[in-house]
Amino acid sequence: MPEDGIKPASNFIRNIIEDDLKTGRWETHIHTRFPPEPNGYLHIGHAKSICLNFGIASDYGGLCNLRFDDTNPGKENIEYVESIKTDVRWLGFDWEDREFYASDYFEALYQYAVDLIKKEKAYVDTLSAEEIRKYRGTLTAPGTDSPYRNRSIEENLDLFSRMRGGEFAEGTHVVRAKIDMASPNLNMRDPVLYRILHAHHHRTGNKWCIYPTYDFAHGQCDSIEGITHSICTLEFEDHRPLYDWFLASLEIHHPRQIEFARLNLTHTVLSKRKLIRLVQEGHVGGWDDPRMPTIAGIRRRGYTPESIRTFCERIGVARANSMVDIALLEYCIREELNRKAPRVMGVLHPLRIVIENYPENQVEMLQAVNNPEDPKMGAREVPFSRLLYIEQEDFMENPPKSYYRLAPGREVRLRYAYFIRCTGVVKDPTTGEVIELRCMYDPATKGGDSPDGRKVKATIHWVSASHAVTAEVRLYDHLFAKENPDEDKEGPGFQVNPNSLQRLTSCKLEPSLSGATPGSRYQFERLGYFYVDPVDSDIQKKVFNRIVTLRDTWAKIQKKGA
RNA sequence: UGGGGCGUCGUCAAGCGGUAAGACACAGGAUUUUGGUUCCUGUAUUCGGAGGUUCGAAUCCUCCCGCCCCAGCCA
Repeated sequence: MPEDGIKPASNFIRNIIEDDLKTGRWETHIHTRFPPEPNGYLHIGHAKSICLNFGIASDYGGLCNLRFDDTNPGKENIEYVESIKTDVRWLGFDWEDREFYASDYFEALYQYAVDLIKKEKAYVDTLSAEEIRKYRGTLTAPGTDSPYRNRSIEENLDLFSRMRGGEFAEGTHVVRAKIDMASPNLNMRDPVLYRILHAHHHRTGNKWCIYPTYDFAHGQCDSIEGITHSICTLEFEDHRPLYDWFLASLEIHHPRQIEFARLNLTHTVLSKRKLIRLVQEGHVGGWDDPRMPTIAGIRRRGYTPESIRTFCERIGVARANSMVDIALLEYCIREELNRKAPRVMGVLHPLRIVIENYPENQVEMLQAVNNPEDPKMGAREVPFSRLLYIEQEDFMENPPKSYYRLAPGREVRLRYAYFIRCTGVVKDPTTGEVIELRCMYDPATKGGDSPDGRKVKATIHWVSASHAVTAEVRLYDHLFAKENPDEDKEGPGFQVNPNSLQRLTSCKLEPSLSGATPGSRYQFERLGYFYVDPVDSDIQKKVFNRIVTLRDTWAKIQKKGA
């Protein structure tokens, strides 16, 4: 369990556990589990659950298992189990040798069902799926008993064993619990325990053609593993009476189930169904598209595990449905990278400038601090010459008063270099677009200090043209422009933010970046934090993903003016 | 409509009968060779509403209102 220096906040689950500890409710250590179904990639909502379950186990001297809920072979596969293991590990958690699968317990689960049949608490039903639905009743009307509800124990046992033996087609029989068809809780109206599925299972192969439902498997799996606290999301609260019923009828270890609200995040979607659609319909590049809220996407974007853990700590855990502002996630990564990321200069939208009074073939190496937050990170040299690139945004021909940067006749500082004054503007004769600036530098201001105490309003970044490394930079923004895309009526397609990805292929970076290794992170001064994409970068061409921008006060001022 | 939950600042969220933590966001200001960082300062006389109990209520009781979940042989 990693140490992030953030003390866990009080929450109702921790309160319950501390209470249990005080009253000695359990004879053993605290035991939790993270129980994903391997039918898709994990997302930031799962990270909340992972941090919760592993975090609690570690903080209270307990253990946390990883258990795959693989009871529906049609939707599950190995790719997903591998990706889940990768993601949990990447987040910094270790399940040691406690990697389990519901399918490990198929035999035990089968015996549990036999046990219930013998106790006359379960029966084989031969109604069709549609008939079962009809017999179930509605929210307000009670259901009706199946005509097969009172089969004898012997007949039930025989049928169940023949179901297992493969004698029947899918859908012809199910095993149901015999509870109460008139219960106001629909989960108690004789729920299905086993169904026939002639499907290949990714772990048990063709050994089984009947599979337990989630409801019948989950609680018993927790019980078998000696779980003390089964932490799950709110929608399972209605199922708890059913799980209690199973555990009591079977007379086996009874974990305490606690439900909490799942995470919702602004400007994205977090339902597996929608995520899988984004991937399959090609709205994004894949599960690891850096815009995706999946762990794989977040990792590819350049977020760190620590920042995700910190985020999960800060959002808290409660029972109220809520929508967390994605700005908090962004804050968490900025906070970490401000401390850790080396600073470099890179120009995304280059504008050529010529320093007219700088000698034609001269090159100076200037000292630049690697991280003002951490002197131990040292300094580096950046080359300066007559021909430079600056950011197009850092020049305005007719600037408003609030604009501090370069303009005709104005003076600014080039970071770590010199003061320069803009003396001329070269435009494309046909389009009128500014294509080059003519400037004069003040040799007395070398390094950026002015001996005469002269002040300058802005410091801008730059890159020496002849020394620059050309790279591709991918600017990412929120996947959805809308704060809550779920509010959109289920239309024909997704309204993915058209500006969620911007690819810039001729960015000019300072030469030290030629040695940047894939997977490393930098702050491009004044622009944001960037990650060397480990998938698309190679020795010749580097690809940088923008993780997040810096806080941008100027953008705010501009927005207000507009 | 039957059942189960939930409602504390713009967003999360602590609070568990003794007089509203914290974080993000937002707004000012200071410092700054990143309009970054950091640092101050401000921001719920009030806890969905109305009654009641109490010396005292966000916390207990009653009623009302709003939102979420459940009618898969999905999880």
